[in-house]
Amino acid sequence: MKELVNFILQYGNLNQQQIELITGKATELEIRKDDYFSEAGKISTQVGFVLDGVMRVCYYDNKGEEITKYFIDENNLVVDLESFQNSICSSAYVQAVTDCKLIVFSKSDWEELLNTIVGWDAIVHKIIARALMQKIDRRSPLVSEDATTRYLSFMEKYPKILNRIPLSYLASYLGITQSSLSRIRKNIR
Amino acid sequence: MKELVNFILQYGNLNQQQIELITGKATELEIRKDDYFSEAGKISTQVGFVLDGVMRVCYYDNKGEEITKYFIDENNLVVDLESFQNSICSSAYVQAVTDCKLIVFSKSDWEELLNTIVGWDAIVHKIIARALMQKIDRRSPLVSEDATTRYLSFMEKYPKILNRIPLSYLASYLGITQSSLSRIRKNIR
DNA sequence: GAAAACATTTGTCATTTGGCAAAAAGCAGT
DNA sequence: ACTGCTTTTTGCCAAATGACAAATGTTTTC
Repeated sequence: MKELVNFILQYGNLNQQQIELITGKATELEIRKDDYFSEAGKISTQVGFVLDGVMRVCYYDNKGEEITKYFIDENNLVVDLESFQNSICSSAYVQAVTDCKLIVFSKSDWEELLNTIVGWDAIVHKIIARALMQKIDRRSPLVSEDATTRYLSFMEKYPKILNRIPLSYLASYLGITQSSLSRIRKNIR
Repeated sequence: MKELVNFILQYGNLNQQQIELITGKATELEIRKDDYFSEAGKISTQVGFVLDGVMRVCYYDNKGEEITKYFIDENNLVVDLESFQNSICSSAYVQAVTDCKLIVFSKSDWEELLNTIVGWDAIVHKIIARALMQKIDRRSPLVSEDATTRYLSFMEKYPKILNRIPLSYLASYLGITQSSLSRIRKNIR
């Protein structure tokens, strides 16, 4: 739980009582490799915080190809914003890539905290805005890079994730086939 | 100015007095084709709202290639968030692709409004979160599409922009060379 | 309305990446 | 250690895209 508190306090100050209100609503949740945190077609009702493990957000394009949109590792929030905020069906799956340990908040608890704790909404907005900007910064450069550069950049920026995810997921994240990725890895050594 | 008010009211309610406070701080600004709204290496000090015209955000990658990260057209906010919020140097240029008419707010006025108008911050947060999600939704799919699909999707989703931007900018947005794009266009007809 | 500047198209060829299938390697359960 | 299952690597060839240069088309300026 310490990790969550540290994470939150990076974005703003809260007193001890407020922190206890928040941690009081938090539940631990374990998800096993390959299981889903939330699914396409369902309404997302939880906010999660990754204590341990790697997750991914993925969907299927109109050719049925599975696309990995992002990876989420330790000390990050995991939530399908669009679905959670607007109570609409999600269009993506959030899946555990490895066994994961999360802290989760139900939607009702989350909203209660927003109404109870002064300044909590400002913190949440900051967290969300930063997370969204980070997603753009990670994903956007891939568009203009060739396959080898994509892989090298990924290696450089996310060395902690690299060896914990299957090749097929990484390929679907980088937008290349897994055989291409395999060849690229061979050539780099 | 009506456009701005309508835009804002999509995200929350404000009374007449509050709206007047906001519009009272607004200034009209015209930017001519190819001129910059904000520049890399400088600190962004304005929030803009596009009344007329198309703008783009672009930067140069480590090979010196110019990359167009997004296009922004009518009835959208234009601001380099990272730079504006944190008063740090921007890493991107915001440029007018056509002659543009904007409404702008200075940073000090913008902050004063945030401190004065109850509920304005919530509206702003919503606007920003939505804009960021939109940017991801637009840019991310390009990673896994081939060049022809990228162009077709663009045509379909942004027909209003298509004929107002030079081919080279579109190519640099789609992550393909302009000769490839030219050939793709030929083959589609 | 010519000249110059810029934007787009086209040609040629090299390189990259994809598609598909088979082989090899890695892993889990017994 | 063997079996079955999944993941990754490899081979082969086709298709897509890039690089570069030249040609054509379009716009701007004087």
